[in-house]
Amino acid sequence: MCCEAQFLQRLRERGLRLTPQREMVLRALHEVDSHATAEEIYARVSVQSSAVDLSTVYRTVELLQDLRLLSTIERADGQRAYELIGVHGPHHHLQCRRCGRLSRIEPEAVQPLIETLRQRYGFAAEPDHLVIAGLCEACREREAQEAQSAA
Amino acid sequence: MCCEAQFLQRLRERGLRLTPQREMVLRALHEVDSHATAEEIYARVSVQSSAVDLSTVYRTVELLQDLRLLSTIERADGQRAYELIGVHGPHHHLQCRRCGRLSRIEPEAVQPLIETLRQRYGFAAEPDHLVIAGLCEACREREAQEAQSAA
DNA sequence: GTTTCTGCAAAGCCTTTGCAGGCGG
DNA sequence: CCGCCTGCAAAGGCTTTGCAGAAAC
Repeated sequence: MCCEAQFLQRLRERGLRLTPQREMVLRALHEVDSHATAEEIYARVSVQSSAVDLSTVYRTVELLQDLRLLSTIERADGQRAYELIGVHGPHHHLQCRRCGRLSRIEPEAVQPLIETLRQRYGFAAEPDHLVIAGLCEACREREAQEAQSAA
Repeated sequence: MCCEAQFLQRLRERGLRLTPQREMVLRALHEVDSHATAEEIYARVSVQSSAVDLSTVYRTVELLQDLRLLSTIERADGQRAYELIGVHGPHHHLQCRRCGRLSRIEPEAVQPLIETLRQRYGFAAEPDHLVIAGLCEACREREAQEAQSAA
């Protein structure tokens, strides 16, 4: 588990401690395929041990964010969800405004934009992960059909 | 006020009504330079008339979103803020991860990315407004200096 | 041994909702 | 007039916080 070592190191640098709870939260985040809410992490951790509190999940998530190991996303339904940076490698997301589905895209797609921003605005973009709204292919077809049948 | 006419039209289409409260919220959003939170809109509206409730602000904001006249952003401090689409024209934002400042960029900068996404993923991106994290020029220099003096 | 961390419970904050009366069309 | 909107107040959901005991180092 690549991130555990990194986690441990960054904790040590700051004089912080590695606890079983923190390990479990980290593992849960690692297992989840996509983003997970605090509740989802909590549920997953609870299976292993009933001795972890929701507040600890929140505290650990905040810690991971400070350590730049975690990124946050706002889901279509407004729920906050978390994802480890670096598990799937850096990446970005497309979010369908109709079905709400998130899909992952390669960072290369965004690289030219980053270049442009640096040149034109002097801005060093570090999109841990960008969330781009739009219509996915399936929903686009659905909307096209609806428009037809409505006409 | 370009958006008021559009607002009225879309309200009518749905059999909804134009009330003084809705006008005031719209005006407040129009006057604000950047994004405004519900509280900020409320404060601004309260100056004109003490007879507007916070819940009405929330309801109006939600309505404007349904009507696709308003977009939401999550500020660096986690606060939700709102901005009319089309007042400043379509645009995107750069958000500095250090000072939190938002700056506006032209949509053209993002156009090539939208093309790429369509071609490679069949995704019809409609970024009302994208928020791209990174370091602004000033903070980048500051960090560089700090790194130097630390060494 | 210290200092950090945790669980528990309670508070806090922002946002939403129910309801009776008001008002736009 | 009808049905949408509003203010008020209260509920709601998620997140944070205070505290005393437990645990890492």
